Amino acid sequence: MSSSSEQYKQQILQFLAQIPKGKICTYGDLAKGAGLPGYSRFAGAVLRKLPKDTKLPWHRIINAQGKISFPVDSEPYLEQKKRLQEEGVVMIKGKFHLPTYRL
DNA sequence: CAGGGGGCTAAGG
DNA sequence: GCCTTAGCCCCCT
Repeated sequence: MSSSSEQYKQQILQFLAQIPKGKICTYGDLAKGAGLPGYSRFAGAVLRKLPKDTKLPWHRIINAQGKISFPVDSEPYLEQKKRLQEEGVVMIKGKFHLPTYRL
């Protein structure tokens, strides 16, 4: 029960929850901001498990390429894109050119 | 213990 | 800009 990965998970979610509206962050920065440099992949694994009705701003997380890590023809892609636009974040040619949010 | 995969990344071709 | 290789971490068969 010593938590190991459970603890990491919480740290990721915690940092994720404190990302201000209109800001975006990459998986790498998310992990690093959570105090887990190199856990970029793990961060993605955590977000993947989040419930659909989560309150966390999972949509503010994108990959290092400044793009959404979902197939363009997929639902979550449009969902994330829509949410970000609602927050004032606009993508051009399928990618964001905004600086990633870091602590 | 081996093998494969996931909302990843950086470096090369 | 696209694809491949290699490296990272954790989880499930």
